[in-house]
Amino acid sequence: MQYPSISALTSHLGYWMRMVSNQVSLAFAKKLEAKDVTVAEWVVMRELYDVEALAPSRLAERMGMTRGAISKLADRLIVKALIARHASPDDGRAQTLALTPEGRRLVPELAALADTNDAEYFGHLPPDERRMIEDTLKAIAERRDIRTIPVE
Amino acid sequence: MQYPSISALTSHLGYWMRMVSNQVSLAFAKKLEAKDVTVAEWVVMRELYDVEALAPSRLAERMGMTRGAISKLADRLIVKALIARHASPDDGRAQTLALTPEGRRLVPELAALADTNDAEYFGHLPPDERRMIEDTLKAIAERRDIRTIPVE
DNA sequence: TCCAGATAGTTGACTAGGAAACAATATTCA
DNA sequence: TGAATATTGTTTCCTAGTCAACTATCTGGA
Repeated sequence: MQYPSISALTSHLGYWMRMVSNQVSLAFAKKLEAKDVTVAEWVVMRELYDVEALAPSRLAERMGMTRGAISKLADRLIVKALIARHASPDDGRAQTLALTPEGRRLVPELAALADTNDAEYFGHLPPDERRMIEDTLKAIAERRDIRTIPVE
Repeated sequence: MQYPSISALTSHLGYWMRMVSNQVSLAFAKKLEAKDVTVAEWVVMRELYDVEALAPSRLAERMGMTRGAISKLADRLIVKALIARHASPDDGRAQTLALTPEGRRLVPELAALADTNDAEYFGHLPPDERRMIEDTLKAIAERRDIRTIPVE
């Protein structure tokens, strides 16, 4: 052979995982688009749904994004009136983000889209197969100490 | 409960897959960075390695990117002298992209990084478990007619 | 007490992509 | 043959991130 023989892209498990994962994300993004929400915006809203209020810097940590990105992301959600910024009473530097009533009303609708999307790609898997894959993925996340909510 | 109860982000298989897949990609991107190459650039180079020459529009199809994106991506690779553009002899509109000798020399090095990266995340899996997951992912790709090489 | 450093959030410059308009060339078919 | 249409690649404008510098505020120790 003229040139060194090297492994195919398709020989990596990461290739197939990325291929499927990208399409799952893309399909979800398209569903969210109908509600004029991006995936990153959805994650912020879903996080705020459980907690009443959260500091932007905490969101940045949880989502593995920079504080700068969260700052702009919050701006966009505020323009859409889905969240609100509040000054922290005890720390002049700090803020808190919270869903507006409108935003809170929207979250269950978006959650339904997430459920549908996941079912479209994985709903047909036999329960034990699905569980095995989920356990394996969780174990890898644990092993590599991955904690950030996947966004991009 | 005060607000409607909705599914957790973590209840979706897509969540765990994205979490792992993002980290695999990110870790690979960091390895490539040491060679001053991006993941998209790597995919282009790997595609060109097997074929001698390829039209940008074919690359765009295979990678699921726009022709505009490929045009800019090619510009960057040309500046780095890793690929070259050639006019098509039989069609005045068309071009062809090909690795330079320098680019071709680099590909096996990058392929080694890809192998290492995949092994870091998946190398510890028992062979049958790995095979089962790979088969499942391929089946989903088949089922949903996914054909584009994952890049972003 | 007060100042040096740490922390919270914002901003501006930059990057890589998409969408759509565009120019150049090819093709089709009346 | 020649005009309408299709195709190839480029370009412009836009978006959503990063990075790093910046402002404002807080805190801990001499």
